[in-house]
Formats: sequence, structure tokens, C-alpha cells
Amino acid sequence: MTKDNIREYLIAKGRQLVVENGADFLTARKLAEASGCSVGTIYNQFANMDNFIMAENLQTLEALKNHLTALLPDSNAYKTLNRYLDGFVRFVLGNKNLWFLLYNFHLQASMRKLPRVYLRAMIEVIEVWKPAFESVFASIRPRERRLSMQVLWLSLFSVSSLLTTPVLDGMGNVNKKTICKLLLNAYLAGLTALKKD
Amino acid sequence: MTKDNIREYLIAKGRQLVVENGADFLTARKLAEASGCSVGTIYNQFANMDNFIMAENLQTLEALKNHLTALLPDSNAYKTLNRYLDGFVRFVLGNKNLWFLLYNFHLQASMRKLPRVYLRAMIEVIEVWKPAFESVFASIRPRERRLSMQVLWLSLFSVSSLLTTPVLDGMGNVNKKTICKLLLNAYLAGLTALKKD
DNA sequence: AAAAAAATTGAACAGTGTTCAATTTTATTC
DNA sequence: GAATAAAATTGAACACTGTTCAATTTTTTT
Repeated sequence: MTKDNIREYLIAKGRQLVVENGADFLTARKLAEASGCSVGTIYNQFANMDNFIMAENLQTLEALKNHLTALLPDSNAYKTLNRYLDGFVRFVLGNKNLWFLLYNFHLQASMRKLPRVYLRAMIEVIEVWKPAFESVFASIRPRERRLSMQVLWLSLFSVSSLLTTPVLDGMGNVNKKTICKLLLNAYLAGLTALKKD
Repeated sequence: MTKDNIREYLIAKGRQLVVENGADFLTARKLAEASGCSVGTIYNQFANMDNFIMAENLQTLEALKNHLTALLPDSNAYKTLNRYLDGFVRFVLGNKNLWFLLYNFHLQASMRKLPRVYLRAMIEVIEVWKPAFESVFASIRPRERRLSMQVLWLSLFSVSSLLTTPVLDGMGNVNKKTICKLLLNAYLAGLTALKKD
């Protein structure tokens, strides 16, 4: 832990804490102890814990983007979208605690404005889906297509918050991936059907 | 505040605090002060603050159910569903702080099991939609119809969490009701289209 | 009026995030 | 290399959480 990469070190340690012990475990003191420094050092690197969590989330978003980008597009754009969905659900379920940290932050930061760099990272994740989506709905007007795309992402993003909790357990044996698959394909089929009218 | 309705009184005061000052404002001490009692009294009525918040949410769910039940079904089941959607979005946007308290609780209660009475209240909200939904998709097998219905509710419910925050502000001028309307109708149209195959 | 039961209190405990004067470490200058 | 200046680190302290529980007050019963 040399001084020029304390930030990276803290973020890595923080990620480890979240992955191993859950998002609640990420507190200033526990992070300090795990990192072998004092709370003051953390506050020297980050204005506050919210900023730290944002830095953590930025890495999570980057990881998700890379995870999606690595998937090969199919010749069929529909299949490509399903592949992205698959990758997305896999990522969320495989990184439950980190994703909970991220979504929870979005909800908690209710009154504040999120900084540009953060919104940018979100957008970049959506951009991965964009070509395939545009290919499927090439005939729709750009304005509507943009909205349709946003709604698709928002619904998958928000539903993903439920995937990290046992809220769904109260609704019988619902398979989490099945939920997302149905949501995606019904939505896509619906857009296709609606545009013909 | 007589002793047999302290619970109701506390819940009412708590709701007032949340409505006027946001969900964060609801703490044991502030609730005690606003109610003219000590923290101990609150803990005499509720095992912990989580249970208090649950009692608060139960009332919110009941209010939502009543709000939806009061809406008149249209002869066209599609229109009925859109009417429910309208009522739902109106309720969420008109009770942002209370809805935030509710959704946030669902997310925070990640590891615990929610009690039956609470799940029941959730289910009763969904039940309102059920007849109209079944009317539209009478030809689908019950098993699939049940899943389709669940996914519809889950997506609307989860998207509603975003309606209580400014997360959407980063995505340009997206109208919140438009998002939900598109989501509902594309989804419904999609189910209709898919069942024909 | 006395005794028993029940409800209320609020100081105290273990946690949060956050601050900042004092200390230690590092870099610079002579 | 020693003395000085700058920068980074520390951790006790502050204000806030949820929660507990012995002591007090109130209510009910006898």
C-alpha cells in the first residue's frame, strides 16, 4: 500500500468487505481496520462515505459494462438482447452484495444530484444494448425508440433490485431469471406489435 | 392520546413526520418528541423501529388498495388496467415519502423473512388488478397467466422505486407516467402477441 | 388506604458518519 | 547530513442512530 494508490487500495478492500460480509458491513471504522489505517485517512481520500461508495459503484458499473461487452452479438438482434439480459442477470446474481450497494445508493441519494461521471457510467452500460436494440426497432422513430430503450433499461434495472433481496420469496417459487426473461421478451414483442398499428 | 390507541397515535404521528420531512426524519427520538412521550414508550408498543415502519407500511398498502378499489372498472379490461396504472402512479407520486419508506424497507429487509400479514397486504393490492388481467388473458394457461401477472406487478412495483427519486433526472426529460404507461402497454401487447404463437 | 400490577421514563451502551488539533512522516532547503 | 517546511496520518471527540432496563410514576386491584 504505497501512498499513490491508497484510493485504489481502499476501494479494493471495501469491495472485499461488501462481497464477503454484505453492504451493511461497509462502515468507515471497519474499512479503516481492514485496510490498516485510521478513519482519518479514509476521509483524506474521500470527502465522505457516500463518495467512497460512489467510487465503489463506479467500479461495479465498469465491471458490468465489461461483462456485457465481452458477450458476442448474435446475428439475430433479438437473441443478442436476450444474451445481454442473460449476462446482466448473471452479473447481478453473481454480485448480489455489490449490486445491492449500488442500487441502495441510488435510492438513498434521493435528494442529491448524481455527478456526471456517475451518470456517464450508467449510460455506458446502456450503450452496450443500444446497437442490438436499434437493429430490432430500426423502423420506429428515433424519439420513440430512445424512450422505449430507456424504459427497457429502467425496468430491468429496477427489477434487479428485487433480485438481490428475498422479497420475491413471498410470491411462491418464482425463478428470478424467468421473471427477467418474460419481462424482456413480452416487452420487445409488445413494442413490435404496437409499432404495426 | 388515551392508552388503548397509543399504537394508532404513534403510527399517525410517524406518518405525519414522513410526509412532511421525508423518510429519514423518522427516528425513535424524533417520533417520541413529536408524540409527547419517551423512546421507551415506543419500544413498549413496538419491538423495534423496523416493526414500527412495517406497521406504517401496512397502512400505506391499505391506503393504496383502497385507492385502487375505488376506481371504476371499464367495460374494456385493457382500459381498466390502464386506469389502475394511472391510480398507482398517482398514488406513488402523491405519497413519495411514504412510498420511499415502504420500498426502502423492502430492500433493507434483505435477509429477514417478511411476516405473513405483510405479504398478505402486498398480495391484496395485486388482487385488485387480477380480474381485469384475467379477463384480458383468459386464453392463457393459469400457470403462465399467474407468472405474467406477477412479472407485471414486480416491474411496476420496482420501477415505482425510481419514481420517488431523482435518478431519472439524469436521463433527460422523461415523463414518469409515460414510462409506466409504455411499460404496461408494451408488456400487455407483448403477452398478447406471444400467446398467438 | 394499601398493595400489586402495569406503564413510562430517560440515562446509558454500542453502534453510525464526520471533524480537527496534535502527531508523525515525508519532502525540501541550506 | 541537519534543519526546516510541507504533507499525511492519527484517534479522541461530537452529534447522531437503535435499543435496553433499572428506577420511577401511574393505574388497577384488593
